[in-house]
Amino acid sequence: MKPNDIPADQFTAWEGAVAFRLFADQTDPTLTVPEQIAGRIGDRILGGQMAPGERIGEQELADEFAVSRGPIREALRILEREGLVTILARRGAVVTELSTTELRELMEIRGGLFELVVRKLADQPHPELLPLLRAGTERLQALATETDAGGEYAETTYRLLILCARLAGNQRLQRMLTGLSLQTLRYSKLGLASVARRERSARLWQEATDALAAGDVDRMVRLTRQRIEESGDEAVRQLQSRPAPGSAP
Amino acid sequence: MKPNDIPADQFTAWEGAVAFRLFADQTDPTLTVPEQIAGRIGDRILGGQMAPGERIGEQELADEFAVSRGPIREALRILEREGLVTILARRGAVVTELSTTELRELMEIRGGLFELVVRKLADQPHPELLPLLRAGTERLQALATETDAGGEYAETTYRLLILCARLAGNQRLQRMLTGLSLQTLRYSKLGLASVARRERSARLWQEATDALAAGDVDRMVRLTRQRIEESGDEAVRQLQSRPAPGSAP
DNA sequence: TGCATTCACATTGTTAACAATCTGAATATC
DNA sequence: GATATTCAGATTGTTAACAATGTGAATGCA
Repeated sequence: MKPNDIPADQFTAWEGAVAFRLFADQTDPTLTVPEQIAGRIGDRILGGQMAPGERIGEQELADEFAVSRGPIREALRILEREGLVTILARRGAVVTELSTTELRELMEIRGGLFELVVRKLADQPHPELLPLLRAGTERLQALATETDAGGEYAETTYRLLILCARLAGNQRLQRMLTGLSLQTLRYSKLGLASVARRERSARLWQEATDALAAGDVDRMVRLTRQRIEESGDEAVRQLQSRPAPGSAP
Repeated sequence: MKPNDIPADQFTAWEGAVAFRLFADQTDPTLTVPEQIAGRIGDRILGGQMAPGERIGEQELADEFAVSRGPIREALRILEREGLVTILARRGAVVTELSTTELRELMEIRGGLFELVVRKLADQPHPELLPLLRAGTERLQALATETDAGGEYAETTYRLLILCARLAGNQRLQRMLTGLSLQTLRYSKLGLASVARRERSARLWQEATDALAAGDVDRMVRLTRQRIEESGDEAVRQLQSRPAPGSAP
């Protein structure tokens, strides 16, 4: 069973609900070999072990994973679909490197889809949502002031986002939002590197949660839109100053 | 050059602007062999020559296109990414068949993304938008009352949608909306089979265009949301009565 | 008859060799 | 000295054979 398919009502606490891997569970025996390989390469890309723009040689990976180039090619196609790898015809694969324009575009779409999630959650409230948001924002607030927690903070907001999407009850929407968030995650970390930005983000999460508790959907939508917009802008700004995200510990 | 990359300002009239293929241009020499093959298979699926749920044998296609199974597998992966083909591990590929739930989910996402397009268009109006919408809705109105024009009507709304997305100036958003619309196109045709439904749809397009011309964004958003919702509901209803869309001329 | 089992066949998954293409350094030309 | 050309090496694209897996009909049993 893929981590994304874990039914929401199986979890009651934040600690349990976030216990799924960023990418695919590579030990899942139902996954095909290319899927498992794609998961492992994906984790490397998301973890910064492979820098954006870096070339990916088929033979090199084939040797490493002890398979022929066929399954590697399938794995690269899977990663291309996820947006983590870019395949250039007859010139091989590279780790996807987003331009500021592309990052801005993705952030905009992500914001639009999350707005849809929020409106759905407001329409059909899920009993687990509020406790989950409370526990999540608490965790975010703790991470906000910790030094060097940009990566973990960004991953926590990612997990929180996915959990919200799951509770909204539209699987395709959840999958699309997951995919978009994974594509932007490396860059989001850049925008959340400073304590000030994290504190600002955590406060907006907090206020949005309060708005939901108070039943003020429009306010929650507004706060969420603002948070994603600000995070996106900051990520774009950081990307413009530094050339690429990767290579962070 | 793929059809989606045609710059908008190259066209001034509706007739020119819609002159792109539904799927990929298979004669484009810059496309790889698998991409060309994917385009041809995709056209068959969209055209109803291959029914939802139909099995797709690799060898059969390999013989037909005079290549080995390798490029066919790549083509099927491409079509899987587009959502037109579903690949079941070790059990082969089938033409994607949407359940009513999945169709509803896709329609909902499509509506949310198009709303984003509308808001962007309202923020930064494009000089070509209004003439394009006027010409498009005119064409829709003509097609609404024609008999057996469900397919052509649906394709026209698809093209109109893509043109709007293009003018909104977010390429990724345009690509996602294109992909989603292609996935739902076969089913949209079902929902637009009756003259009454087409007339209703055309009127909502018309009113939304008028709202845009009057600068009433909220009204346009509301009308658009309603149109997509109604079309989606009708497609779902038709899908529930008839089992599958394909096999239409 | 209804259901589980077996087994041959068809199909997908993988491999390794070969063909086509790209890259970049060395060379040639202006 | 700067730009164009050539060519060898590396890399991707394709093929056909082989291995692993799934399917469904025929068989056996209750």
